[in-house]
Amino acid sequence: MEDRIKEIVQKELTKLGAGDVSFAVEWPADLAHGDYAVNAAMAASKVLGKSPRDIAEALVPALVEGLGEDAASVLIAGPGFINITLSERAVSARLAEAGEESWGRNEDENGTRIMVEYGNPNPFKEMHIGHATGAVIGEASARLIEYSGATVLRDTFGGDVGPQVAKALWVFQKDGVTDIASAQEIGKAYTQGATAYEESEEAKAEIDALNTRIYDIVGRQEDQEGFSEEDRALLRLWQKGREVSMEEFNQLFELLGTKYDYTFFDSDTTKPGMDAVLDAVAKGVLEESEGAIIYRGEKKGLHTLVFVTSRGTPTYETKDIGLAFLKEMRAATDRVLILTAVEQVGHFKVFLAALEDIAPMLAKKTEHAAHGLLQLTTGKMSSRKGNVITARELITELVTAATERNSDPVVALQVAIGALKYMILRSAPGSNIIFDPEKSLSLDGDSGPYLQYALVRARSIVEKAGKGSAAKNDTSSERPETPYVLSRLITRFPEIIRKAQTLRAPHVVAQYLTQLASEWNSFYANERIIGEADEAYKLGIANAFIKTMENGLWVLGIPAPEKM
RNA sequence: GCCCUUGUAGUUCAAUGGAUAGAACGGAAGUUUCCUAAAUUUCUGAUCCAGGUCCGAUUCCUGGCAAGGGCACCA
Repeated sequence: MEDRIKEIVQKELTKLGAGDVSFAVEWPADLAHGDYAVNAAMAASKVLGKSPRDIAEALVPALVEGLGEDAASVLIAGPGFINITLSERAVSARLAEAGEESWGRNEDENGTRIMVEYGNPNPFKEMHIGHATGAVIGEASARLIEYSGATVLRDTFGGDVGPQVAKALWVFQKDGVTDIASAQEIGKAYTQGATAYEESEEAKAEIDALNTRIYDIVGRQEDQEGFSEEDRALLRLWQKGREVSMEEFNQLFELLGTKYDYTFFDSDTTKPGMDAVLDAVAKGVLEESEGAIIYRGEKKGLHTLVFVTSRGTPTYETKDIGLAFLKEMRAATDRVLILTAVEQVGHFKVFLAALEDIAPMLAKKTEHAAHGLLQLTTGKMSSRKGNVITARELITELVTAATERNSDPVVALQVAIGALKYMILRSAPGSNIIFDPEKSLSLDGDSGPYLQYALVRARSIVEKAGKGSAAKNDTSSERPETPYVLSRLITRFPEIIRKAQTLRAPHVVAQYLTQLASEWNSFYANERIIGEADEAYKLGIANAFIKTMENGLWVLGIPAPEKM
C-alpha cells in the first residue's frame, strides 16, 4: 500500500516538474489524521514556487483514482499534508492476515546467522539487576532479529578468572571454607574481599598474588603437572564456586526466558587471547610499555588500553580478543553483535579499533551496541559496597506483589516477569533506567500486566463466544461503514516490527502494544460483542488483536498468561 | 583537563525533521442489574537557556548551563 501511494505521487510530481523532490509516506501518530500521510506538497513547494496546499490539490485526484475503493478518503490537512484513510474493505483484508501465525514477521534477514552476546554476569559475584536488564534487552533484541528471518545464536560471557574471583576466593581461603553452598555466600565473600582490597595494603598484595596463582592453576588444570595439595584444593574451590554461580545464573535466565546456545568463560579465552596479543606485539600492532602490553588508541583518536598487565595477567581486552577468535572457531556466523551496558562503549570503541588491526575480518562483522544502566533512586549501585539489588531479590519481591492478586503461582510469576520486563523495555535503549524499588513494581497502568490483562480479556471473550461462531471467516455479519480505530492500529503491526528492527529498539514494540491494549480496552468497554448483530465481525477483530498481542509479547519476551 | 551520552508535565517515560508534544503514576470527579474494574471516561500539567539551518525544529548544527558515564595495569 505504501509503495502504491509512493508510486502514484512520484508520477504526479514528475508531471508537475518536481520529480527530484524526495518525500515520505508516513503513518501519522494520530490515527484521526488517517492511515497514511504524504508530505510531498510541502517538500515540493519551494522548487515549484507554489503554496503546498495548491500542489496538494493537484496531487489528490490521482490518488483518489489510483487507490480506488481501498481509500475511504484523501484529504488535505494542516500545512499541506495529504491524508489517506483506508476503507473498511482495505482494513478488513489486512485484518485477515493478522490471524496467521507469522503475523508481523518479515524475511529481511533470511538465511543470515547472527551471534548475539548479552547478559554476561560474572561467576563469583551475584547477578544483579543490571545483568538482568542486559538479559531482558538482549533477549528482546535477539527475538526481534529472529522476526527478520535470521538465525540467532545466543551467547553469554563470564569472567571466571580475574581480580573479582581472587577477591571472593581470598575470603573463603582466609575463613577456611572448603565447600561453597550458595550464590549468596559467594556474593557476600566478594563484597568482603573487595572492601579488604581497598582498605588494606596487605590484603591487596595477597589478593593480587592469589589472582596470578588462579590464572596459573586454572590454565594448567588439564595436566595438573607439579600441583601441590594446596593447588588442588584451590582448584576445587574455584570449580565449586563457578558451578554454584552458574547454577544460580541458569535458574535466573530460565525465569527471564533466555536459553544460551554458548557459554564462554574468561578461562577459555585467555589462551587464544594471549596468543593473538603476542602475535600482535610481534607485528607492532601492540607494544610494551612500563612492563605492560598496550594498544595506542591515540592513532585513531582514541585512548590507550592495557591488554596485559605488568604482572603478566591478561585484562578484559585480551579476553575479548580471545573471545572473538573463539566464537569464530565454534560457530560460523555472518555477524556478531555484542550488547552491554553504556559504561563499556569506550572500551569497545578501542577494542574494535585494535581488533581491526589484529583481525580485520573479525572486526568487520562485529558490532557493539549499548543499553542504559539501571540506576537506583537511592544512589549508584555497586557490588563492592554491597548496596546492590540482586536479580533474585527483585524477582522474589515482584512475585510477592503479584501473588496478592493471583492465587495461582504460575500466573503470579508470569505477571511478575512481565512487570519487570516491561519496566525495562518501555524506554529507549541507551538512556539509563531510573529504578525506584518502592514505586517501580507497578502492576497498573503503563505496565506489563496491563498488556497481559488486555490479552486475557480478549481471549476470554472469544472463548465464551464458543467455537461454533466461526468468527474468522464469517463475512455475512454486519459491519460498520468506517473501520474501528482498533482494526486500523492492528494492521500497523508489521511496520512497527520493521521499525523496531531497524532502530534495534524493542521499546518501539512495547509502546505500540500499550497503545494497542489501550485501544482494545476502550473497544471492550464501549462495544458489546457477544450477542450483537455484528458479533462475528467483532470477534474477527478480537482474534486479530489476540494474535497481534501474542506475537508482540513474544518478541518482548513477556509471558502471556491464560487467566488473570 | 579530554571524550561519549542525556536534559520534555510534580514523578517515570514516548514522539520515524511535520499537524493540537502523547502515555502512565500522583491529584480531582464519574462509570459495574452489562462479555474479567489489573479496566474505562473526564479534568489537572511540560520541550534547560541563547543563537543558527529549514517551508517547518523536542528532533539537526554551534555556544552556554546541568546530570550521568568513560579516560593503561578493574570488568
